[in-house]
Amino acid sequence: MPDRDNFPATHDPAALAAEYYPRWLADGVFTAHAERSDRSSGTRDPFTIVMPPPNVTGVLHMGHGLNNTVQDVLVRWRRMAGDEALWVPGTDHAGIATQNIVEKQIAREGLTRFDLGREPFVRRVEDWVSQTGGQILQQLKSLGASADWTRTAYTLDPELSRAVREAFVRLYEKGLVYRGHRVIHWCPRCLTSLSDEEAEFADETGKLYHVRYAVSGEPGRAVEVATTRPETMLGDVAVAVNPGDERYRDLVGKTVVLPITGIEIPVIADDYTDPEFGTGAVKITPAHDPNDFEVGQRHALPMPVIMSPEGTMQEWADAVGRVPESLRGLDRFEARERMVEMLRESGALVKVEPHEHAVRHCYRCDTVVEPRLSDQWFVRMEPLARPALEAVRSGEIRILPERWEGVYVHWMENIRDWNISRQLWWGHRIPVWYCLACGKTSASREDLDKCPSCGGEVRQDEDVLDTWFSSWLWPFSTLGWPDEDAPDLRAFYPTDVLVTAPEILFFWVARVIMAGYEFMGQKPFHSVFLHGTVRDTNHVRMQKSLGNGIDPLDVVELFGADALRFTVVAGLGVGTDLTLDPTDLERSFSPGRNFATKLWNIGRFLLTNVGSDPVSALADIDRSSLTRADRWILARLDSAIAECDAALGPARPDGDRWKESQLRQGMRLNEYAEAARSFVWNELADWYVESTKARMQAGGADAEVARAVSVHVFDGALRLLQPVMPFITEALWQRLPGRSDGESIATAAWPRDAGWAAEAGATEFEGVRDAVSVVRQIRSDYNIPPGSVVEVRIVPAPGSKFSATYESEADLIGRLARATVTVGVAEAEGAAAHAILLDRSQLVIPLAGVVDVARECERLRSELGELEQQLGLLQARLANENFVKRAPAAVVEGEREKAKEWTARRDALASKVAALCGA
RNA sequence: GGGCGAAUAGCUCAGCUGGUUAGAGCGCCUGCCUUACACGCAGGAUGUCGGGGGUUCGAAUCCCUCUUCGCCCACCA
Repeated sequence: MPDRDNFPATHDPAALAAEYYPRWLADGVFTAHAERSDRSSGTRDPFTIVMPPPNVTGVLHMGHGLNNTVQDVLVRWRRMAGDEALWVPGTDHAGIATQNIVEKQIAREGLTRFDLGREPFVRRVEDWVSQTGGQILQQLKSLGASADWTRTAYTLDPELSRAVREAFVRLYEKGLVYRGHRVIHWCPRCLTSLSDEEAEFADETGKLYHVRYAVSGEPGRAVEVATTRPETMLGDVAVAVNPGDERYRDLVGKTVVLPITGIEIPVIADDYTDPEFGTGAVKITPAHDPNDFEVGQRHALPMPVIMSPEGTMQEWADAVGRVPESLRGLDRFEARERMVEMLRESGALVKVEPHEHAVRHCYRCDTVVEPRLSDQWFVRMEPLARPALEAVRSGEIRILPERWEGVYVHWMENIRDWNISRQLWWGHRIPVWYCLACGKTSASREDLDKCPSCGGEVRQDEDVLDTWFSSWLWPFSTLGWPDEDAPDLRAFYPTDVLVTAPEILFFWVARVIMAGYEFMGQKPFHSVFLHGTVRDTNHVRMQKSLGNGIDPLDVVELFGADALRFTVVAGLGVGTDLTLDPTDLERSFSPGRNFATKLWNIGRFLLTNVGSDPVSALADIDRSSLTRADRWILARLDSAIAECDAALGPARPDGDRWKESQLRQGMRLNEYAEAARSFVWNELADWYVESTKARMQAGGADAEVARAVSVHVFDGALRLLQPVMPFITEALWQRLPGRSDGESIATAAWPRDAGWAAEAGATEFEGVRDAVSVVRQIRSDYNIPPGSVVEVRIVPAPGSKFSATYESEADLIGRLARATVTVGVAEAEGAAAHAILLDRSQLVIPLAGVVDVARECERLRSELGELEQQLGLLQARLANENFVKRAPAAVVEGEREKAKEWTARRDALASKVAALCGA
């Protein structure tokens, strides 16, 4: 085996990645087979995760690293557990984001997209995407992602574009997609409308301007209104007061004069106005405020648009005579300053005060969003939300951590229609054609060249669909939908888990669930796992633009993918953020780096000792030949397996929905990582491997037993760690004796609890560990120099479970504790000895000549005092009737056991103190 | 303005439905190049579990309240 001959002293992550990743690909390790799913012709449970598609031109950041590591751990775990595991990778065309990048590029050439024209511009974007696109997926490979790259999808693929059209047309035909004329969020920089979710709130301190509108024909009388956006005054068409407001009752029906322009507008009564707030009078600008729009509709008011799409002051739709010459063409914020100046000069400005409010910004470019009246396509969401809401309420879909479930439910209950049209060129063009002859609007799965009703000339809608309108179909569009019989769709839908960040719960997760029910008639997955955000040590979200980011590829280069993965998984509690220090990668990633190195060294040593000769299968070993250490480590492995299983699973609900008892179980990857780590490091390496050194060296039958157990246990440990550390585990696993070519640990069986804990003597090795620890402690306490050997005598008590067998462990204890150990000396040593009780047997360390007796007495007395205090508390508790009556029997019993043990320990300690130190 | 979450060792965090003397990693202290590993080994120190009140035989864990952070949602001009 070439692997075994080549065993570098230090592990080289880059070399492992270069060796194994291509091999995995070549061997099809990550490729799922539809026919093996039990929903097709096979027998395996499918386990599917669809990767939240990163932006096609995106660059990997730590958030992706975290997100994909979590998914990979789950997929690798299930693949080993025997599922037909499929992880579908892919990218999103990211309409606004990608178009923005290319627009910036051509801006450097002094051009806009309009200079290029639609077709050339789209080609230009396609060029850019084909150059840089998908590099993020390549970067994921260096993290070890075991995605099925043969199924890589892209939202603009012809197949997925077909799905998008199908979805749109179906909704259109059901009347769930409609054309709406209303105030939407408009980004004056991106020149497109945005959905509610894409217009993000940011708290800002603005100003509230109070302005007087003179009442027509009543000199001296005026109505005072307040506004944060005085420039929108130019679009005012009314002043609204509450119908019950006495102050203004007589004004309703009269008109007031808009300052600056002198236009007369009516005073109307509408419940929208809160008489308690401000002056109780509100200016109404229907084209530039969603609430005012509603008011305008109720009162059939005109709706002049006083800004251009770019956000400069213009007499746009229905606004003739409204924008003064001096303001035209000015940016809205500049115009605001100018307006205030003009108002001040005219005496209409009453006062200006600071005002805290939330302002919406474009989620892609952070420009302040302008509410603007326009025609857009909307999806009627309420009917779609109903089953999606019910799914979570009934436990068909669970959302972890639990608290996000409430957020989801609240959003779903108050869902608003979704603006899906974008005034962009990059994306799926809306499949709607307008007939120039008869005016008919047609939505169509196929491109139309003439009107289906009159045969007249048609023109396709200019807009494209929101990016999220393609990604909400992702769990089934990537599997072949709308072809209902697509093998992948049948084999792998519904998928299992969706792993993503809470930020996109509404953008994506909620919509994916709605789409799943609407188009597939069933849930898209049974679990949503929302992991935390990657933050720096100041708890600021990591972002390239903030300069506090960590490039995962740097980390991979420095410490390896395994180290990155382990660190990330171990550091991520359910529902907590991952904090890393971008200024100190060494420290941030030390948990993974240290453990990766440790694991490599364990492997190197253990496998070198074991050698390459064939090793007996554990099943062929006579159980009576197993040492106490063997039994112990086998039981510990079982326990580690059980802990890992409990932390990760269950992989899926038992039936259609989650039972209450399992609803919150599993997905605790940090516990899984910790369980595996502590087993490998603190038990396997620190104790078992140490304990086998002499046995291996001695050779003979016992060496064979030690080899067999070592190999078995290490194999199990590697398997447990494979999901989180795929490279090192593969490299070490390949070097196990008896490995044949073509196997990969990635497809080896997940270990199972073999019941060793129930085997006789499974915990007896604890006695050896205690003995060693005690001696080490004494060495350290008394500064016994490393070179000198301590004498230890074990005095077994009749009936002690260790009494018969300490002899066989004497050498081992001596070696681990650097002592000479003898067994069976009949009597305790009396005064100058340190004796410790181990299950009624005594461990006696003669202290004469080694130890300062006075100091030892002091130490023992304080130890005794502490023990007595604790014991007192314990006995008081046991004497408490209420405790004995009310606490569970097992707890009481446990406390009694403990009291017995402590009492014995106390007595032993007390007699020792008496003997050593006198009264 | 509503809703939710967090506060545990110097740092980052575990501690799941209340029940051993509250744990881990990193850092720190002491001693070690012990024939796999100094990215290591052995030993060790450090916590009025944010403050206050309550429920309970028993509270880091449950309830109330206060303080400080964070997140989500929201049409008060």
